[in-house]
Amino acid sequence: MGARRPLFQRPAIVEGRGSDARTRFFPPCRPCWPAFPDDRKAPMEDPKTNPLIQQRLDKLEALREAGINPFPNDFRPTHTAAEIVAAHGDAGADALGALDETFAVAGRVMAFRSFGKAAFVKLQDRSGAIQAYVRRDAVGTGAYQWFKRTDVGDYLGVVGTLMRTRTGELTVDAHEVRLLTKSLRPLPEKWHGLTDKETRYRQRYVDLVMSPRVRETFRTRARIVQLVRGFFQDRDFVELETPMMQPIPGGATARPFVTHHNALDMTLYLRVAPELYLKRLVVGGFERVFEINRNFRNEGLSNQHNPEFTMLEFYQAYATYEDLMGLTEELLAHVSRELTGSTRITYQGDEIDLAPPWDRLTVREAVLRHGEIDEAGVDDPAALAAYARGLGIEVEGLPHGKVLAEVLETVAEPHLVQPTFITRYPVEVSPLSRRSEDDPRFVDRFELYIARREIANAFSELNDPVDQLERFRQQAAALAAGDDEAHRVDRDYIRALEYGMPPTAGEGIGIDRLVMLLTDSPSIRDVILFPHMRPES
RNA sequence: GGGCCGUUAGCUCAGCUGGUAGAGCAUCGGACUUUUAAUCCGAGGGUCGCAGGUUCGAUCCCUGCACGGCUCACCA
Repeated sequence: MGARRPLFQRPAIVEGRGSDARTRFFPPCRPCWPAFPDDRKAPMEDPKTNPLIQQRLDKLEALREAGINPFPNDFRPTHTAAEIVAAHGDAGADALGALDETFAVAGRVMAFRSFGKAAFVKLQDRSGAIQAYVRRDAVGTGAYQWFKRTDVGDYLGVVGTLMRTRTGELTVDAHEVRLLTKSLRPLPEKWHGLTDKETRYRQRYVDLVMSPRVRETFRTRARIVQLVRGFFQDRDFVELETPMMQPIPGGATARPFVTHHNALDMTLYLRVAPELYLKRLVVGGFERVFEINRNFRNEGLSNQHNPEFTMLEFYQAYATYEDLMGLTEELLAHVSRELTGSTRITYQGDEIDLAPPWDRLTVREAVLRHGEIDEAGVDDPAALAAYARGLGIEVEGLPHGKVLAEVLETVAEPHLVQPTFITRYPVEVSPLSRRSEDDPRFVDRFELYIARREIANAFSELNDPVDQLERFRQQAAALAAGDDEAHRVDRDYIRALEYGMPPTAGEGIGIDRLVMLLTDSPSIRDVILFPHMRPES
């Protein structure tokens, strides 16, 4: 805990260090990537050994022999389930009977209740679900014969009129029913659904079929990204895309993934942040620019960390980190309101209000408020180091500023439930930030905490190329000395700054964590469709 | 890497003090033309994660391993 670093803290890249487990990600990949070993084949069971699948294969064969295509693609639904419910959900039985309209719906069979010469099927489509009633007398004996062999999981197309059942459910009274796709693999049990987390993540398609809540989470995710995009577009920001494969990975403290370009015979890194490229674009005249895309960090996995994750980064010229605090308040309040109609959300039992203004505390103030140390102690390196050691933090060789940042994370982070800006970070932990004019030991930077988690990191950008080169050089020296937080020198980035970058403020917001917050999801794996997993064994 | 928990039918889970395994759903056969986890009758389906050990006998006890979940640490 004490040694944990901010997710979005910037600085450099470290190569080749670490345990054997880690160096596996750094193979000597030339001239081309090694072939995948044979044992990577997916270890799915052989259908022939699963009697349930074999039965369905037999049904498939029987359909083909009867001249029925089990995978046709000529059925065109006229309505979704939700459209029908929206239009006629309130209509009584008489009104439905008087309706002179036929409806074609298609979907996956989620329930099949047969009565011998009639059956109810629940069809699930992208909008929801609707029930159909299929009678032998209505669809014909021939069609009914194979319809009776429908399996849960199959796709059906149904054409019919609307009716209301004895129990009051709006139902399509079929006069035509067609198999649209035969399903060969049985779905999980209908009542409990798919509960095994590993299977849910590995076979997300099944999870999505079975769990409305999961489908809703990812719809919400799409909506959040859309709202964020609209927010910036409305404010004259341009969305651009910068390289994900970079010769010098920079902009964040993280180990990169390594890959290789065969034709150029060169090492490339998957980016850990778009930062240095987006600021090149500011140099080029895109005074307001943003990107929402993937970053890759070669790190451990946890509830809050996936090797690839989605980050929003945006840069605004002629603005400071203080301007971005206001903008961030607006952004999150806007997204929450559009999403839920309110700025109040519940996250894992905590009531959180995103309505501005949010608390603003300096690092020093936060430590004083939540830690057991007084002002004299915070400002005295020896006293603070002793306090940190008492908290279990490894402080050997760390400058005062880094110790302060560690103490902050240990003592204050667990209390930062309501949205809180933490400002005035030490320059030692902020190598790309602009120094504060009133005190060069600190930088013009904030991190936003909500629900005890870092959600955003922002600062007024360092645009003095001489200072930046000097900081890079110090990093390079530290790198040579074995400091795993050291940066590489990115000479092209310096060159860009030498042409002149207007005064600018920039910010990164972790989209996955934002989605977790707004969907009340406890794990990042709940908001990433296909989270990284070990290979199936 | 440490700790805790788990791995039994396609799915969800029981399984007592050690005596070669059960339920519901699903499947197959039969009945049933307004069901809501439909119902009723019948049937099939298991290398109890893997490998050792103890024992006359192990799903059960012991050891190791694999895989997974949670968590702590590391990555940061």
